Amino acid sequence: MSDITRMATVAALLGDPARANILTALMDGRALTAKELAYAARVSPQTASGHLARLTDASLLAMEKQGRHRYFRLASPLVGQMLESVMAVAGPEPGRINPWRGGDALRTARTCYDHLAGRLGVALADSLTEAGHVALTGDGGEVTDRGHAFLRDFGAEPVASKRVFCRPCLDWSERRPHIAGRLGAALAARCLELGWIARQRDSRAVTITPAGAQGFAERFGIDLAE
Amino acid sequence: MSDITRMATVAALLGDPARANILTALMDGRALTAKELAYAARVSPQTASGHLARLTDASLLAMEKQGRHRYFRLASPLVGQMLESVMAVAGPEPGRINPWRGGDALRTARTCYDHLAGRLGVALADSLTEAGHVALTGDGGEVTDRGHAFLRDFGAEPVASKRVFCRPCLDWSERRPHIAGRLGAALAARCLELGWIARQRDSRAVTITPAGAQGFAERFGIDLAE
DNA sequence: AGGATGGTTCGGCCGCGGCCGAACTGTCGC
DNA sequence: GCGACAGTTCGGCCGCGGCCGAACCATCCT
Repeated sequence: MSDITRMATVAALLGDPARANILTALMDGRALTAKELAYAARVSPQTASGHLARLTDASLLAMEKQGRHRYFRLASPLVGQMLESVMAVAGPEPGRINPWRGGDALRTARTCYDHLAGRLGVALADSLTEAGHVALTGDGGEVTDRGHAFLRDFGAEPVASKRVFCRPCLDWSERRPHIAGRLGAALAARCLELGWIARQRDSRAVTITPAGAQGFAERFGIDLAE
Repeated sequence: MSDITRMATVAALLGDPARANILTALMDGRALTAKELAYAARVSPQTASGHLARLTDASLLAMEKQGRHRYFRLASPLVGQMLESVMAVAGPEPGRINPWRGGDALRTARTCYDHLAGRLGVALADSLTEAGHVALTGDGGEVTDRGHAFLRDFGAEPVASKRVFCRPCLDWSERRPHIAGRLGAALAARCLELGWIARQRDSRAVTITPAGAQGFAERFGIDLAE
């Protein structure tokens, strides 16, 4: 297969509207599930599954299994550059604004199911780890005695459930772990309860309130303004 | 039509092997005829014509009529950048060399049918014009009396024919006119006869011999080494 | 004028590939 | 165990589009 044939193969992958929607939805570097991408592309989950398999086979996307979900992201920055260069040729309309609401807001703080992710989620995990309250290993996590006391004091009491208590969850924008499981959910719920964070409508982005900025700094030594 | 749909449309145009061959054949900035592009793409002239029409409609190619030929070239450098970025994603093979034999040789000097083009052809036209030997207008050209004497002295006597005697021909790499017609053919033939230039096999590129370098400098004040 | 050549248009064939319904696998949570 | 949900695979439908033969138009050359 010649270079030109390979180029045509890649270009043909971008040439389908559904796949183009999938790729552009991932252009901000996030990783999304197959279902989210199916919705973004306005096709059924089966159809999206086929497209995602082809894009992954061609190494345009990278896939990582996470429980019963499969997260897809652009395989490399080169892919994003390619998309932008095609956009540059295709888009004669000047002054177009970023179509993704929120922009960097998602990278700063967002929900991952019921727990916190983004820079805030990772910083929270770092803080608890450094303080010796939790210990995150490769695929599990534990809370120390001091940690239990700290969490009780903070007001984050995980509900009783068979669900895993504390688990590291790879953060897709930061590429470092944040805290999932019941503990992660309890932390997020308590932050919401305290008014430190606020959810946004129709978005996974989370805003940090002034009270939250102060609270995260005092309790956890977190300052995201840097 | 949304931005993403437009991007998909453009990408789909690159996604066909025949069109991909056409576009890559034009990546060095030259302008080629429909037939040459059909050959490059290994498809019939009718098929190539259809592809070329679509590429031109989408403003990926620019077309210019030249007699009974139609020359196609990339519509803008953006298109070339796009092709390269797609190549970058598609081509995992490192260290690939430029597939176009000759490289810059074509831009320096080449034949355009039976006359000279490229930097040499344009320089020749400039020299003759500045010396008052020929006068090139928008779509025609004339040779002055002094010009006729000069050409006779040089040994470039156009053969008798109904073919147009002197005509400016837009040079595709220099974007400026060179001399075509019987006069252009006679000049090229004489330069070849004098051993100033040499044709290359299977290429439109022409090499300037040491004798040619000296001759062009002395007779025409041309120095392409700059 | 007549012939040669470059290029396009038309018509029809055919196959690739996108799409979805249905059924299946795997994971989670109770 | 069960039900719910994410995701994939399979099968079949269907239409878009690439391809070429043939005819047609335009330009050049003699």
